[in-house]
Amino acid sequence: MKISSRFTVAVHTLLVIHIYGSSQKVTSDFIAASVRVNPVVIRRALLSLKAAGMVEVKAGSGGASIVKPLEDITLYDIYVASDAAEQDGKMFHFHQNPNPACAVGRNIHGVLDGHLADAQRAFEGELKKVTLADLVKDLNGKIQ
Amino acid sequence: MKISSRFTVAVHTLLVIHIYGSSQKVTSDFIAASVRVNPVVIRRALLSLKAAGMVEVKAGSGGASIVKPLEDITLYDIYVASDAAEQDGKMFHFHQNPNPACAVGRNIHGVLDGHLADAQRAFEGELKKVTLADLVKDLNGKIQ
DNA sequence: TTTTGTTGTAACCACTTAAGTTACATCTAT
DNA sequence: ATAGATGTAACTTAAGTGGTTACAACAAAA
Repeated sequence: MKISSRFTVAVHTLLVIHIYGSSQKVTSDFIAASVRVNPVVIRRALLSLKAAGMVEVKAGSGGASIVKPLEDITLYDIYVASDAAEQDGKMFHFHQNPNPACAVGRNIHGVLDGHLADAQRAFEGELKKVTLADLVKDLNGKIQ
Repeated sequence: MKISSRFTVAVHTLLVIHIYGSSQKVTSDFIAASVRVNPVVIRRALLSLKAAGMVEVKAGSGGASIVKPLEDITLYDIYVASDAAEQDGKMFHFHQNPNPACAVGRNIHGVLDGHLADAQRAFEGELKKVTLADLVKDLNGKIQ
């Protein structure tokens, strides 16, 4: 199944905070207007990013800011922080009770698990290659 | 969210057909006993694998067999055939209406899409590296 | 030709997750 | 105090997954 849009929403949110944060107060309503989702969705995203130590949100007065160097935040970090990754850390859903009385059922995990882990590692490795600093640089280039 | 167990069920199914097919008729009930799921789940898997040209199923009399060289069937092929992959081919769910009036909303796709595609390509690339022949070899080693 | 076993398929159900929405208590700064 | 914002609960809708029952169609064997 598809990876939740919580991930791309979280990336979008961080970019908005960075681009507009220096010139104005960035509220969940403001971010929601750029992402075009309900403000509550943004607040939930901010709660996750805050828990991951990436942003700070001023309760009451309002406004979010990034509190970690952009080059220290990878897409993978955001992927995990946004709860788009699996809780148990495994992308594949394995049928859980293969029959141990069958030669195949007894060995299917031993035969398959390594390859599945390889695929997941390759996927996550790509996300780890890209930092928010890269995205900002690219974005600024496009804005000019 | 997790990748459907339809994928690992399909792999398991193919291995059972190969290992036991030479000595007996392999029915959906037989496969279901090894995978330990409802026989209808196996029949659905066989329908998908049949549509992908990997297996042949005898209606009426029963029994499935593999009709494609094992080294020509990759995990990726099974992943796609089993309907565990996305219909539109994209792993990521992108929020669909970023605001074009916002510098970030207008450019978020341009900035992110390439990286998301890279991650997906790396993931699928790993699955393409492994063939059913590899799994069978490994499995036979473990059975001995 | 009847019987038997199997497949193909429809029709459900239960469960989970995603995402949107409303509502409101709480908080902070003015 | 007031105004604006956040944190959070509650509810809804929709979709997807996986399990299950049921049965018509079919093919081979008795």
